[in-house]
Amino acid sequence: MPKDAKTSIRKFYQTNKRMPTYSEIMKMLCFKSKNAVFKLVKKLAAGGFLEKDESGKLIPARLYEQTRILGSIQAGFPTPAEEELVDTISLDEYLISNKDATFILKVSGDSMIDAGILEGDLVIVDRSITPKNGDIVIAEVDNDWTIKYLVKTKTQIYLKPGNKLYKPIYPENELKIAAVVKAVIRKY
Amino acid sequence: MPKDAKTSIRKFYQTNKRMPTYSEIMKMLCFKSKNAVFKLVKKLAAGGFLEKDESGKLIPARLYEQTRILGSIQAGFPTPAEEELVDTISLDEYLISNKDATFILKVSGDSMIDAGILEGDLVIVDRSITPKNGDIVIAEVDNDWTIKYLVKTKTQIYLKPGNKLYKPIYPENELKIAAVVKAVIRKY
DNA sequence: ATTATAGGTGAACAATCGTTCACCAACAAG
DNA sequence: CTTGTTGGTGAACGATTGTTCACCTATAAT
Repeated sequence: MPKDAKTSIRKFYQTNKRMPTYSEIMKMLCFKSKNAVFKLVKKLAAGGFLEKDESGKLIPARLYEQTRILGSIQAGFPTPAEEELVDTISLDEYLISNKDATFILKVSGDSMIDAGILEGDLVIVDRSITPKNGDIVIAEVDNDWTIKYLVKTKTQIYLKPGNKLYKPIYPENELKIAAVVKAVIRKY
Repeated sequence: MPKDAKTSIRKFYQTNKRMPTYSEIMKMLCFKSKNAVFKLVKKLAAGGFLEKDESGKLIPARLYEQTRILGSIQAGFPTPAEEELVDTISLDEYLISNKDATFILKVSGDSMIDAGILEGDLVIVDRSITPKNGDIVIAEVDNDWTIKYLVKTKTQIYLKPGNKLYKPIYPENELKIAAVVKAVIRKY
């Protein structure tokens, strides 16, 4: 008896990191004819669950690497079965625009807790962005790297901690800003 | 003249969401023989940049959907060129374990600011986890959904806001907990 | 001058690819 | 009973797959 097609294909993609071939789908769904797969794929593609290449190869349509996003939960949670109408995103795509200039680093210290950035959080930083006033930046101060607000006034540039216990840092000579913080992620 | 192989292949994967075929690599690198690709792939695979299937198909090795992670930036930022030795992760894989039970929703209100969860943040929640004492949960209170700490004592269960201005919520009858917060992400 | 070695061409290989055809059983609608 | 429709089998198709072989340069080392 064939297992559920969608979840089987999704699981294949998740483990093999590529879409299965028609023969492979045939085997994993216990079909005995490739044509059965051909017709099944046609249906799934019409339903938007799959997409095909110009050469016929399968490519992952949404909801593969993606996670369902809920605008508001007022209406209650959808069950995993009725997973159709909600929007989905890929976290990587959502958070990272310029991949080559993007790094992740772990926050140490509590100098930004008022900005909701705690010790142990991961920050996604972009080195290709020119920092603006108010941006949270990674800067070098006294041969040490810290995360602070960047404040640009007409007369000067300085770093402001997101913690009232700490004082702003006014650079003596040069202020080296390494990257701009684009996102914060915290895992429990 | 052939362009740089690595970036070309990566770009192909990024746009087509699958690895190129030998012939396709041949065309995009302006080779005239598939064997040239065969040898090139062999080298890249030995260098760890590529991986091959048991059937010879290319599968994306790390650093495709992935982002470089820096344990500490004390040593300074690496340049995009010397991107070898650093560790990399995929944010989706890192943050989401049980994909079918995972949802993303946007935080409204300031009841968790002391926990570093601000209004507008996205929280990644898992519906398949049984909530423990101290977990941050999504719960239904008075036909409304809120995000709070869950406190379990021997005698009772209640919800504690992560904001000193608000009081704990003691459920009158039943306490409906919809999901456990696994991660928080914030984009600037 | 000779010898490797790395990197490319060009042709051939069996295997597998996606696709198409004819055919069949089950089932529901008329 | 007939008539579609749906979902499957089985065989065949040309095209493309990854791979291998022999051969051809360059450039560098001995």
